[in-house]
Amino acid sequence: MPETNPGLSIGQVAERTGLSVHALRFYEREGILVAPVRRGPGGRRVYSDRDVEWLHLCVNLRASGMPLPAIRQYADLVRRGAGNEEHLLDLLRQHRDRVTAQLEQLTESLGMVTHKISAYSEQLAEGATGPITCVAPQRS
Amino acid sequence: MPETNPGLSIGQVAERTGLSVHALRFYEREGILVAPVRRGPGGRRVYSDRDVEWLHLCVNLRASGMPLPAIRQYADLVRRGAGNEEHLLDLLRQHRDRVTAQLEQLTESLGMVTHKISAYSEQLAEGATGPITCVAPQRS
DNA sequence: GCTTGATCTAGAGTCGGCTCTAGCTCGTAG
DNA sequence: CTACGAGCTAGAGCCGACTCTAGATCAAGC
Repeated sequence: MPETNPGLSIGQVAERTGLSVHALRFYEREGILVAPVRRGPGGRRVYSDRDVEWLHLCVNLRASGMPLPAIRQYADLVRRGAGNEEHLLDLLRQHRDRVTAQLEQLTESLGMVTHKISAYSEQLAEGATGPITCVAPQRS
Repeated sequence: MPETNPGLSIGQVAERTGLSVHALRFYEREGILVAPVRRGPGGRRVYSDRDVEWLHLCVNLRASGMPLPAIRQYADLVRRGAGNEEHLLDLLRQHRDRVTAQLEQLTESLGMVTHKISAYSEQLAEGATGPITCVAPQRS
């Protein structure tokens, strides 16, 4: 059991999520959070574990290329509660498809780069008997 | 070599590479091209097959997340010709590693999204006997 | 001869996603 | 007491990568 937190400061959440404190405030302003963060004495933000979980999710979505407006949309749907499951699923499926496409694209690029690397290495190994040749090779 | 092109206009290259004509001019200004493009009558750009190949490569690199400055660096090295193979290889290897990391990250995200999708679907299928659960909901 | 459409240049504008600043309030340590 | 560090808000600034505008040129078609 990981300690049940009594609430984290913005700095602690920044550490834990890898977001900057600036980004955390920014996300909140942008409606990325499902609900505005609770405030402690002096108006300081106090993040719950759930907030932090949600932020982890956001970081994940961002890292896989979901734009902030889409995340906000997602958050909106969650905020509104039940009755939007279909819509939520749509969003997720769309994202999944985009991620899949990205994976394909990346895999292709990786193949190309790897190919280039081995071509260059070979060329270098055998004594570079000419100017750079294979600069812009095969197909798109 | 099949069809040796007599040179393509910027519009044709845009079509073929998926870049806009604006982006093509922008790339040239930015030193992304190995050499400035040849000009035809009236000062119009005339792209060779090599230019187009190179642009395809650039598109590929961009699509896999290489920033323009890095591509410029690459182009610089190619421009300078022989003697920079090691450096070129470094660049490529670095990029390969970043792409590999990206692939891992994306794969992880994909897993998460897929998981979420199936969780939601199930929940929906069995009649949604409660509010949205596995998300990261409301206030603390 | 005139219009249309593609091109040219230089430079301004846009957009996403933060990042930073200024000026303030706290709470604790020395 | 005061100095510090962490936090607060509103708003400005920045960076990357384009994208668009204005005003000009030119070839081809009506």
